[in-house]
Amino acid sequence: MISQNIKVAVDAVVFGYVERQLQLLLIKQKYGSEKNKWALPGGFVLDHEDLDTAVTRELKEETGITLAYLEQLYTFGAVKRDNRQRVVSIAYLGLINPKKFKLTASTDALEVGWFAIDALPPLAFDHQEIVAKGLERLQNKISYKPIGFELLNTEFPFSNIENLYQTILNKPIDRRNFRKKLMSFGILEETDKISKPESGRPAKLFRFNTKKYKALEQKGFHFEIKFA
Amino acid sequence: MISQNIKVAVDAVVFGYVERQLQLLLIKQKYGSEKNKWALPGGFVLDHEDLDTAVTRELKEETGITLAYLEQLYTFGAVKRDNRQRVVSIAYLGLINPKKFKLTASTDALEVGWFAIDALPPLAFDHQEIVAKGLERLQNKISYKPIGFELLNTEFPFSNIENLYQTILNKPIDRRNFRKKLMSFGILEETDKISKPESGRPAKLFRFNTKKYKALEQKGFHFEIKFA
DNA sequence: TCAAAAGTGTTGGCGCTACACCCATGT
DNA sequence: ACATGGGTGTAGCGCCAACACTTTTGA
Repeated sequence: MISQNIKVAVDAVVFGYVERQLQLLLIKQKYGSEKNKWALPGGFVLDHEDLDTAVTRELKEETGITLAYLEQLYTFGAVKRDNRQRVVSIAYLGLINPKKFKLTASTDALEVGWFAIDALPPLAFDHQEIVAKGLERLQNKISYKPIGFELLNTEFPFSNIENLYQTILNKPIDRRNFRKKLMSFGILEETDKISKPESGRPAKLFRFNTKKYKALEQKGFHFEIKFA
Repeated sequence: MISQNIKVAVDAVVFGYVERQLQLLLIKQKYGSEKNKWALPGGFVLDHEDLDTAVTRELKEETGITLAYLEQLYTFGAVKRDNRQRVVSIAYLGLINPKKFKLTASTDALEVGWFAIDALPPLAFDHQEIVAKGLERLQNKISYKPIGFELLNTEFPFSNIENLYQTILNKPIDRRNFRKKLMSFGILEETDKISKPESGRPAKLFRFNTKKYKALEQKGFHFEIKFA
């Protein structure tokens, strides 16, 4: 067999959504040439573990988080992306509701944190590029698959989804049309609960209809939201 | 640095279109446990070469072909996908007009060939799965990006495109509606030439308007072809 | 004159966009 | 009473689906 000196790693672009902001999960590098820079959670794949197992494991180890949604994003393999050693990294896209987990820095005592997507610190390696790809994918995907609910509480006022879409797509949407369309899919169920907002009128809380949700995941959605 | 014993390879799912058939480019394995089975062209990445360079090189070496279109498809990394050794393979999707190249088996004297997509021989490793993923991607992509022209001659009768779409999407389309829609994008230019068919009425030949084509590549298309 | 494929328009319906005011609550 | 966000209906238009006959050529 040929000799080859390339390492295989995984990295995770994990998005969260809190207070009308799209957030990204980062850890602070403790070792290496990029010490003290923030980076995507991730690491080397073990010889006997599948790729998605590797991401899941690394995330758990480094941040304490277990994802609600995970898909393969893209593989980054440019020769010069890490200058110590050739590393090919399979990037994954993950979604999680940050409120559902407490961040716990790993035993290596790295720092872990959520950062607003439009105020990221400088990132290690080519992680900037990976994040860009992840964001692009998220924006596309949310327009044709009912993901994005993974980012919210299980019961939420309608305005949460509305704002989530506006935030992720980064454009204003027409509230009435959006609501009509989304409701027409039948994936939202009213609960009998009511939110108690800080100000303004209380809102009904909604929950997912998981059956319809699964069905839609197959068939595909379609949103092409208008400017206001 | 950690010790890790994983090899990195690339594989190419290359589609061609000839005589109303979607074809796949395969090579016959000469060595290894899967000797004499057909497989996707591909091979190990060199330490100092980028991933896409690697695919391009392997394709050239193994088949003599240089692609008109190439994009990263998906990375396959299951532990057990190759039982000799752990191999992570980054699969690429390629399109080419088979008429534009003569297949030349490599110096290792492998066999090379085009196979109709619905009559593939048994494939080595998990290549069946990779092909499935490639086909799925092609079917999606062709509905929202003006790819697919890479598969045709530079000048072609309209019916070529029409058939290509039917073949790839594997469903009948409404000829009138399809033509209207496609023409409305302005990416096809009439030439003054006329095809000389084996039978039936001669047809005008078309060519691409490369400018519009580039523009569309950005904005995205939209086809959602109906059953007849 | 027949077979084979090319070429071509219209209509109806559906879904999307555009758009603005009232309601329920807390302060 | 005011501020804050929640909740709601309609009309017009554009786009898409459905649909079939005529034309050109070669045999």
